[in-house]
Amino acid sequence: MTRRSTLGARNRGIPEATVARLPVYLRALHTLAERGVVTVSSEELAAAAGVNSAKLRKDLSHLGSYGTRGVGYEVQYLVYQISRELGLTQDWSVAIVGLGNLGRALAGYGGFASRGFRMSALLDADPAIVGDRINGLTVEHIDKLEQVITDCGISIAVLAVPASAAQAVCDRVVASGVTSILNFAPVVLTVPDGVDVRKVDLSIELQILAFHEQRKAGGPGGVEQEYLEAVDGS
Amino acid sequence: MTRRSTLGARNRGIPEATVARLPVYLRALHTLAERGVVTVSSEELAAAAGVNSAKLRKDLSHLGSYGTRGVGYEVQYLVYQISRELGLTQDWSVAIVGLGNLGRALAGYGGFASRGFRMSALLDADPAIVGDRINGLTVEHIDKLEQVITDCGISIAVLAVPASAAQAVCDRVVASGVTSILNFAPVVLTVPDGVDVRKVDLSIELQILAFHEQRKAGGPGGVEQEYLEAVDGS
DNA sequence: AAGCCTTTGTGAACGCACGCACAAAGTCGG
DNA sequence: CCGACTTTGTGCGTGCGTTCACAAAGGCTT
Repeated sequence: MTRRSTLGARNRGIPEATVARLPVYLRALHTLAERGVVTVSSEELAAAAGVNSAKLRKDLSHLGSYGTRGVGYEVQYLVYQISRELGLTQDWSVAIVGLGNLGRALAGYGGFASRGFRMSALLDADPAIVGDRINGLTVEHIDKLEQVITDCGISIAVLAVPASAAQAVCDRVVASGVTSILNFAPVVLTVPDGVDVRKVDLSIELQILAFHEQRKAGGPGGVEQEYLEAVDGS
Repeated sequence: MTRRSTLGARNRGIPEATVARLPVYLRALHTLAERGVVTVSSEELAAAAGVNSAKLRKDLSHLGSYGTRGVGYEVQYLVYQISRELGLTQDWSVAIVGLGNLGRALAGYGGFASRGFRMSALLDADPAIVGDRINGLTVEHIDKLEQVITDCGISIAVLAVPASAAQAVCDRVVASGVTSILNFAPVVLTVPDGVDVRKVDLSIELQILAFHEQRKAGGPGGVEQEYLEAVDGS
């Protein structure tokens, strides 16, 4: 049941690039707040967030007009406005599926709880892992996936399962009502319309670094002949 | 009449957006190769990688003209060309600094070794962790950072340390000769020109999902009054 | 050998995002 | 109360990235 809200004064069409930066601003603002800073200019906040100040102002202007000319932005107020826009003023129940090394790291990551994300369910298929207690939660068997997700009203799932199992698990969580997925498995997931998937691929990041690293060292090493050697040697 | 310029067939200015997708294509190609597929069309490969086929072709055209019209691309050959462009035909020594939950997960991640990345050094400041053996490597004390990085010829470092320590560790690895950094700490790192930093922030991804999730549910919950309640309650 | 069919590689149009630069708007000192 | 100063919010030009659509190019069949 998708209820379309009326087009109010606030522009609901926030650019994706802006959305991706709001969490960065939010973190910078929290750091400033801890230091007791009350107001901050776009210049200062932009420096703290590592972006251009004009970009910061334009990003914030998409949320509304929350600054004071000649002064800047009130830190606490801006924190609240960004949090609300991102949906962090409400609690989100999150399930983690797959509790290998990575899943455990995610389950114990403090950065989630402090931002309105509550780990509500941990699920795994391995009998050796089921029953473990991690961060005060017991790992359930994946057979209970549908039940747990429904009971806890979970709409966000984190997948830290092997690549071979990812699509199957994805299908199951979607069928259970999950509409947002954070995928750590190195596969392209197929999902129905209306379901969001974000992918984090650790090895891709390293490969991008390697590309630039190679450039600094003077471009791709050899030319054509290397390929023949490479396939020959196998 | 699009005669290639004197710059040679290969264009060295590959767009950043393309570079970011090459690893995705590479993974799809590996999957196809395992299945014994010999040639693949841009349409098929694009579907496997989850992108538009025109985009795929344009991306590949930046590397050179490696397809055959009417047939497609030879899988093995394309794997080699992309690997070479990304710099994966050589081995890269990588150091991981910080071996908490996340660092351990990264050290044990199989996706690295299979792509030319060799974990050469594990470093941590915690005496309780130093000396542990992870994946056949012993965790060294961070005091040896400079020595280890120099000796192993490490140019890529992965930072999985607490936010409070990140900048200091960053400065040290850079001073030791590292020119590429993969940062998992939730801070904006400052580095000299010529050093590349890529940031992976787990909580940011969840926040972006929350934003879209909230939209599906019907836009930001309340308006002005909520803020007053929120600050009042502190 | 010739024509048909498939698929690549790319010119061109479009849309988004970035950053400059400035007017509008508000503060603060006198 | 006024004028100078500071900082926001944004119009606009520019450049990058995406997508469409098609001519060129190669294989395959007859």
